[in-house]
Amino acid sequence: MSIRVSEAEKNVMDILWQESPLTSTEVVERLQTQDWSEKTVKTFLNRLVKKGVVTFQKDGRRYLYSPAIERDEFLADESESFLDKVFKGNIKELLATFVDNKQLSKDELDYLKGLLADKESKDVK
Amino acid sequence: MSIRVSEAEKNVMDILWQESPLTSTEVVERLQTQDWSEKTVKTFLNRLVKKGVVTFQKDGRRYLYSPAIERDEFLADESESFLDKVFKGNIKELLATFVDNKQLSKDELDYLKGLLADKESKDVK
DNA sequence: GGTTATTGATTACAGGTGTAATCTTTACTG
DNA sequence: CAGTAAAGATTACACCTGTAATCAATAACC
Repeated sequence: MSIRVSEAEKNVMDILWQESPLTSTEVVERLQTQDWSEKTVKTFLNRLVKKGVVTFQKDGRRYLYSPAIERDEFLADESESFLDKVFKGNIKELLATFVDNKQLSKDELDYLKGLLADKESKDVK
Repeated sequence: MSIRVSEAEKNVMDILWQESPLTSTEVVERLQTQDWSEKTVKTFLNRLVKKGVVTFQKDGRRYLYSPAIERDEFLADESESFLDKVFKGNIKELLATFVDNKQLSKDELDYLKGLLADKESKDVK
């Protein structure tokens, strides 16, 4: 039962993961790039609260919003579900698609090799 | 402008990518696992045709359906858009999530290392 | 050739999403 | 203290999606 956060709502989550708590006005400010009306952003905050993935504390007449779920956990969830839905769980194919299709820079390649080396030294299995 | 295929519709595409052309009845048969009514599957075929990702030739009163897009192209598209939407384009973070979070088997690890080695020998850049 | 069974087309309908506008409450301002 | 402005709550509305049922056309059977 993966967490249900829509595309547009994800942008709001990203803001809150960067910094929190924030008032709705502050969230709106940090979302200038998307050109959403302030009303739209407020709708998203509302929906996110209802979905239980954002919380708030009252501060007078306004709310201070914070994420109620961990970014890492969320990414892991989304990744898992993407793998299942698009690649039917075939992680080799997924990795091949990303490694082949994206022009990986030398930096990124090295990083990935680092990940693997790391993994190998830890997993004795 | 990524290709717009919904979750449920993807299952139909997968069938057609495995084998085509197929009649609607054959598609329904191959989707036993999902327990969808035959009507539902037909709706999906219809929508996919309207979306331009499936085509058909008439064969008497019935249609023979085939995919109108390549699976590889589709996967690349979906992957790109997943990377952007969920990881905001940060491929290192994406790879780290998959490599860390999934228990990669020795086989899968080796495969990935192979991919990288391959990549390295080709990309002289 | 008329009836039937099947296939595709059209219609249905609730819940989610993008995108707001309007309503209501309440903290501040004069 | 009355009025206003700002914040959150409620309502709106069209399009997409999941999930079918019904309608219409036509190939096949008797």
